[in-house]
Amino acid sequence: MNRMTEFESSREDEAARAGWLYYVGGMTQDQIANELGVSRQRAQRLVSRAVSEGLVRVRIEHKIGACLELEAELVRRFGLQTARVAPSLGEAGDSARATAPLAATLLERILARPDPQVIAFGTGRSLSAMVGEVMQRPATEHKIVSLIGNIAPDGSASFYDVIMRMADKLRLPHYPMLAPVISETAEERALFDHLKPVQAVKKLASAADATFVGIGQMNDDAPIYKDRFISLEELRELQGAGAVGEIVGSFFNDEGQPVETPLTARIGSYRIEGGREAPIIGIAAGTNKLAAIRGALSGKLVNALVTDEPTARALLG
Amino acid sequence: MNRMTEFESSREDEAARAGWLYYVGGMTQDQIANELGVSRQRAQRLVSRAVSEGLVRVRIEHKIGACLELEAELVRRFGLQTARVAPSLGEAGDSARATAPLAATLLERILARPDPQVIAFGTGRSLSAMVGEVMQRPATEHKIVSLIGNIAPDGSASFYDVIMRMADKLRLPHYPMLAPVISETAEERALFDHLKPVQAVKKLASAADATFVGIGQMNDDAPIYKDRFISLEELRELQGAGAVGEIVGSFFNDEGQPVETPLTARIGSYRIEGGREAPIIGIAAGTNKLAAIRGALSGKLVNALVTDEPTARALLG
DNA sequence: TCACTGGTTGGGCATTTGCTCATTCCGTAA
DNA sequence: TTACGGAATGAGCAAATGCCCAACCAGTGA
Repeated sequence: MNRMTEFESSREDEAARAGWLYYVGGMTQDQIANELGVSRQRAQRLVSRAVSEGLVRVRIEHKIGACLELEAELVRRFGLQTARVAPSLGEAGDSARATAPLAATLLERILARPDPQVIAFGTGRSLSAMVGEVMQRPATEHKIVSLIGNIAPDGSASFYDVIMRMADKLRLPHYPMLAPVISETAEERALFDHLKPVQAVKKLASAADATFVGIGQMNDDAPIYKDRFISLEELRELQGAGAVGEIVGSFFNDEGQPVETPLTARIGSYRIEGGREAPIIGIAAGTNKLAAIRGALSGKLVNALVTDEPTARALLG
Repeated sequence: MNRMTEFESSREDEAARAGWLYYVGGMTQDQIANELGVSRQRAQRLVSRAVSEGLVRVRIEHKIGACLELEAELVRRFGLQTARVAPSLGEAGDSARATAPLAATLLERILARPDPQVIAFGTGRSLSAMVGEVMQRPATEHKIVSLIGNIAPDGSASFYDVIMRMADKLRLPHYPMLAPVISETAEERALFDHLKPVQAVKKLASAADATFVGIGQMNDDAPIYKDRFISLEELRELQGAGAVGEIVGSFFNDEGQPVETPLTARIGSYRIEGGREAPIIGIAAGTNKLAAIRGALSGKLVNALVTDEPTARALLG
């Protein structure tokens, strides 16, 4: 095991060194191969590995004017604390990829605070992408808390295990939610609710200094349905009750008002209450999420938004 | 003028957008050209401009093991607060380029402190390169102070105008040293010394929360000579008196003890005193600077060092 | 008006890079 | 020992990139 670790680390070392020579030193892969005494292909593989393992971090140090204006307008129109608008990555672009670096910067700002912070996280693709973009910071006494379990009814863990990866990356103590996203029955949910660890996590979450959540849409490609947390019937029921969006397991209609169905009594997530002082940062982009984002903004379920250019235009247009 | 600014900014916008699409979006330059509706060549130029104008920032998020060990050993051996060792960029590599990102990270840590900081800067190529690597931060109430003027005897300003560029980049109030580096006579120097602004700057400098300085070598390619601040005779005189290095205009021998010649009475820089609590960070790399760095470390003229791998090895070897 | 300077543009081409594929290497199990 | 699966390796090639050049454009001063 120890050997394994050493081996891995020396391999990462090599990749990092290749990445350094390539990106900082501006050398060609041939030169790097020469410098490190390996073949050209190996140099190329090392560089590409350095990129894919996230050892190389690229950031754009310039606020594009158009995006700045959109941000200001979003803040004004929806009474937000903060808005971040990522430049469009084009038609085919992946919006989670676009928002991730901006969201990561917001998170880093929180992490940089000198006094211990409690930071709460939801789940979702956008959050997951954000994790990859966060740069490692010297850990202080912060705590990170999960707002929702990630065990699906079939017992499988969700792909987007935000909190574990985040905790691992930042070496921070973390408090996962020890409950299934959706219990079998309302009774079972109540049972979990009274568990001490769950209580403790909810208490932490309610006092979080910052909260990061994704905003899920409730049309037919709803993530919560696609990831098999709920069935098609349950989705239809929610849609019928007017649900247009979802934030950590709480459904809301186009005015941001809570939507209740028999299902909602079985959901094991912490419900964030609106109107908090501390930032509640929603991360969501894509035209298919428009209705959900509009609802969340109307109901002031979030007080900060990270989105992308086309989505911002659509929200304001 | 205003038009000019707008024009420039929209051009930068375009470059930033191209850089964003290329590096964050992972698109090819052809796709970018298509997306922005410009020719392929223009897209390529925009991307390359984004890089050269520093709009794109690349950083390696991995401490290479070998460098870490060197850092620890430097700290131990020379009783430093901090040491940073950049991986080598190879024989032909530019050492200022290598140290710059690391130095910038140290500076950023200071800048991130919540309470107002006073940060003092020397001059030199290493410091100059560092400026380019600093990412823009939301300005707080920090102040930046120059430890030395940058006017050569012939009236020309030095190339490496660290403090102006830094102030410009970070939008921080700055306090340049309003005096020539080297006055004609000791009397002239005393005159400048008594000027109120000079006094004020020195007072600030003496209370600086952090100080960044380059370490200049005193062999025949001494920067202070190459940049025409002193004549060959003066250089020879200093060498004869045992000077092996220079920090913001103060010369020292191989034990770090001050070296005085008639020249030194004419130098208009603030002399940093050793043994301070606040970090005094020396940035220097390259085998031709070895003697200078050794001297500075012996005399504890700095309490933190940023250097590169071969230099660190040589210092410890 | 005209020549000239400084900068921008797109075409063409050499270099660099990313990727696929067949091969080899290594550890494991039969 | 041999067969086998998975990872690493290097060759070769197509795509992508960077750079040079000739043409062009706008502003400037004679």
